[in-house]
Amino acid sequence: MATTGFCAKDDRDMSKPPTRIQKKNRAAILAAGLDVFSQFGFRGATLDQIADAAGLSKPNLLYYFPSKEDIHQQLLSGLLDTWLDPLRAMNAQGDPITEIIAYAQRKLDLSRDFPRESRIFANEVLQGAPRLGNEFPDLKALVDEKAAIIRSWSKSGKIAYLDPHHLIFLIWAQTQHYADFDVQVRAVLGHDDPFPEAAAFLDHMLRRTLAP
Amino acid sequence: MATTGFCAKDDRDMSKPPTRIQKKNRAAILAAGLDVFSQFGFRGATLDQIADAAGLSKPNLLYYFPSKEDIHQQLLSGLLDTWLDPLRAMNAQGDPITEIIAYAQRKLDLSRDFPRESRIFANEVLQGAPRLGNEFPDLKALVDEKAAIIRSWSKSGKIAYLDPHHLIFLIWAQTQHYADFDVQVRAVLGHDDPFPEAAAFLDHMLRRTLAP
DNA sequence: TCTTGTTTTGACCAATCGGTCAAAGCAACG
DNA sequence: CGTTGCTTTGACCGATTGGTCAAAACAAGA
Repeated sequence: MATTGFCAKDDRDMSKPPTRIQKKNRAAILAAGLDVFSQFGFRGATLDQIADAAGLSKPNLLYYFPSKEDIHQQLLSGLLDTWLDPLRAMNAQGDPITEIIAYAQRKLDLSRDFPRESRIFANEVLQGAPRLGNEFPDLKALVDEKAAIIRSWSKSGKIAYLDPHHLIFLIWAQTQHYADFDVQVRAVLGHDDPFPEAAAFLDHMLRRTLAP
Repeated sequence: MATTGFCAKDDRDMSKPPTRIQKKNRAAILAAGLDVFSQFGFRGATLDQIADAAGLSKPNLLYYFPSKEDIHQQLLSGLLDTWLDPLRAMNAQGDPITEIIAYAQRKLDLSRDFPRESRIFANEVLQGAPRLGNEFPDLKALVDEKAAIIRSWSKSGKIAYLDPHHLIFLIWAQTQHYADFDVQVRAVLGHDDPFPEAAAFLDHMLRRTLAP
C-alpha cells in the first residue's frame, strides 16, 4: 500500500516535507477551523462552514485532514501549550508579587490577542472536556508545582497567606472572562476596548490581595 | 380554527389552566432540556436526546413545545432573572463591604446549586448571545445602576477606589468559573467539592481588594 | 512532448437532523 | 355505555450532516 508521499491519515511526520501549497492550505484550514469552532463549538460547527471559510471545497478539505475531529484535535493540542506558557514562565527566584502580577498580565494579553483560541478552549471545558480530559494530569502537575512555589512565598511572608490553587483559578477566571464573555462585557461597558481598564483593575486587585 | 384548549403554539397563557399531566410533562421537558443544552449547547443538542431524557417520544415532545428553539428560549428567559437577582438585592443603604461580599457569596451559591443553568448561559454568551442579545440593554441598565452605587461608596471613602464595572466582572468571572469550568477545577484540585474553599478565598480576596 | 505524482472536484452515500401528520390510545364525564 | 377532547405515537419528509470515490485538472521534471 504505497501511500501517496503526502498522507494526511497516519504518517504525518515522515515521508516528504510538505510542499508550499500543502503548508498554505493546511494553515488556511486551521485558521478557518479556529473561526468556526470558536463560534459554534465542535458539534455546532460544520465541515461546509469550515471549507467555505478556508476557500476550499469540502472534499478538498478532507484531503488535507482525515476528519472534522482531527482538525479540532489539532487546534486543541497546539492550544493548551500556548495557554500554559505564561504560567510556566512564573519564576520561583523572582519577586513574588511581580511574578504573579506579570503572569496575570501575560494571561490577559492572551485573552486580548487570541480570543478565539480562548473560546475554543472554553467551549471544550464547558462540555466536560471530552477531547481534552487526558491532558488534565499534565495540567494538574504544572499547577501543583506552581502552587507549591506560591505557598512557599506565603510561608516566607512575602505575600499574604491564601490558597494558591484558588489564586490561580482567580487569574484564569478573570482574564479569560474578557475573551469568553466578550459580547457581554462590551454590551455592559458600552464601549469597545475593555483591556486597558481590565489590566489596571487586575493589577490593583492582585496587589491588594497579595500584600502580606 | 378552534384551538384544542391547550395550545403550545401561540396562546400560552389564556384558554384553560394546564392540567396535571401537562404541568408534569412540560417540567420534565424543561428539565431534560436543561441537562442536554447545558452539556452540548444549542446546536449540539438534539430533540431526540431531549425527548429521551424526558422519557417522551419526539412527536410528543413537539406536542408540548412548538420547536427546539422554543424550549431553549423558555429556559434562557427564566434564567437571566434568577441570575441577576443577587445583584438586584444589593442594597445601597447597607454596609458597602458586607453588601458586595454578600452579593458575591450569593452568586457563588448559584454556581454551586445551579451549574447547568450557568453553563447554558455561558454557552450562549460564548457564541455571541444570538438568542439573548436583546436582553443586554436591561442588563446594562441594572449593572450601571449598581455600578453607580459602588462608585458612590468609593467616593465617600467606604471602600477603595476602583472601577465598579470591572469589580462586577470580577465577581461574575470568579463565581461562574466554578460552575462553567467545573471539570477543570476538580481535575486540578484532585478532590470533589471546591466550594467551601472557594467561598473563603472569595471573601478574603474581596475584603482586601475593597478595603479603603 | 510525455509521464508521474499532487491537487481538486462533482456526484454520491448512509445517517441524522428538526419537524409534520393522520390515526390510534386514553381519561373523564354524561 | 358512548362521546368528547386531551395525549401519544409510528411512519414519514425534506434538508443537512460527516465522509467517500473515481475521475478530472494541474504542476513539474525528463
